[in-house]
Amino acid sequence: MEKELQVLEDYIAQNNLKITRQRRAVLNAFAKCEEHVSAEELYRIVAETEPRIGLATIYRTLALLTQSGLASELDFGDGQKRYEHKFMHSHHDHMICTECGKIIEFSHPIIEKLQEEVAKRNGFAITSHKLDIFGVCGDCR
Amino acid sequence: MEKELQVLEDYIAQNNLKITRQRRAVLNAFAKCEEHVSAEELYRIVAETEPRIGLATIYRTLALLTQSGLASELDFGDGQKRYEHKFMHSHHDHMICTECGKIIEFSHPIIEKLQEEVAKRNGFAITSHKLDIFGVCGDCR
DNA sequence: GTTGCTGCAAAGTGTTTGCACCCTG
DNA sequence: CAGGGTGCAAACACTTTGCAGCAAC
Repeated sequence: MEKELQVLEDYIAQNNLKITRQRRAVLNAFAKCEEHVSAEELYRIVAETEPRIGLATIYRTLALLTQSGLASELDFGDGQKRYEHKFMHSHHDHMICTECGKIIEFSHPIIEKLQEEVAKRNGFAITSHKLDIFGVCGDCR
Repeated sequence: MEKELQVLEDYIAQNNLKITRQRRAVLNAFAKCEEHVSAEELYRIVAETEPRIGLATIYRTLALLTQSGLASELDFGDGQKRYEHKFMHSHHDHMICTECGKIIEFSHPIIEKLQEEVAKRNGFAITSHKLDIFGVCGDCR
C-alpha cells in the first residue's frame, strides 16, 4: 500500500497532476478491498469515509489508476467494468461461477506459451490476452 | 442458409412463435454477413431491404437467434455485443488486432484440454469459455 | 494565484421495454 | 380472429462530460 501510493504519486508528479484527499481515499479503499470491484461497489466503500464524494470522481480516479499501472480493467460481459489490482499481482486468468459469482484465479504458463505459439504462427504480436472460463464451482454443484 | 432457416423455423414452431418478414430479413442479412456483427451494423444492412424495420426488432431477433442456437454473443470489451454464426461453425477463439480491428479465429485443442485440467483441479465444471488475444496483426506491424 | 480537481447534473451509449396497431397462423 | 410481432419512443444501466466553485502546489 505504501508502495502503491508511491507509484501513484510518481505518476501524478510526472504528469502535472495533483494529489487530493479524494484520490487518496479511493486508492485506500481500492487497496484494501477485494478483487474485481466495480465502480459502484468502490463508490459505496469510499462513501463511508468520504460521504460527499461523487461517483464521477471514482470513475476518474479508476481511470487514473489504470493509466498509472496500478489497476487493470476487467469485463466479464455482465455490463459493467470491474477493476483489479495490477501492482505486485502478476498476470492470471479467471474462472467465473455463473451460480454464485465467485471468481477463481489461476495461471497456466503452458497455456500462455501455446498462445504465443499460435500468435507467432499468424504473424500476430500479442500485447495482452484474457481467458475467462464460465461454469459452476465446487460449492454450487 | 436453407438449413439455418430450417433450424429457426423449428425453434419457432416448437415455441408457438411466428415467422415474419422481418425475422426472415434479419436471418438473411445475418447469414450472408461477415462474422462478429454488432446489432447496429446488422441494423444498417437489414434496413437496406427493409427500411421500416426498427432497431428493437434487430435486438429481439438476435436474442431469438441466440436462443435457437444459431448465433452466439461475443463481447470484446468495447462496449457493445457482437454476434457470430454458431450453426455449423465450431468453437474457436479470437485474436483481435487493436490497430485495424481485424479478427483472426483460431482453435487450439491442447489449450482447451489444459483448461479442462485446471478446472477439474479446482472442482469447477466448465460450461463455456472464451480466450481473446489482443495485439497487432501482421498487416499492421 | 494558476491550474487542475470535485460534485453535481446533464448528456451519452448500447440495450431493453411498454404500448397501440399490425399481421401470421 | 387471437395472440404474438412490430415500430416507435421512452426507460434503462453504466459511464462520461460540462461547468462553476474549490483546493493543491
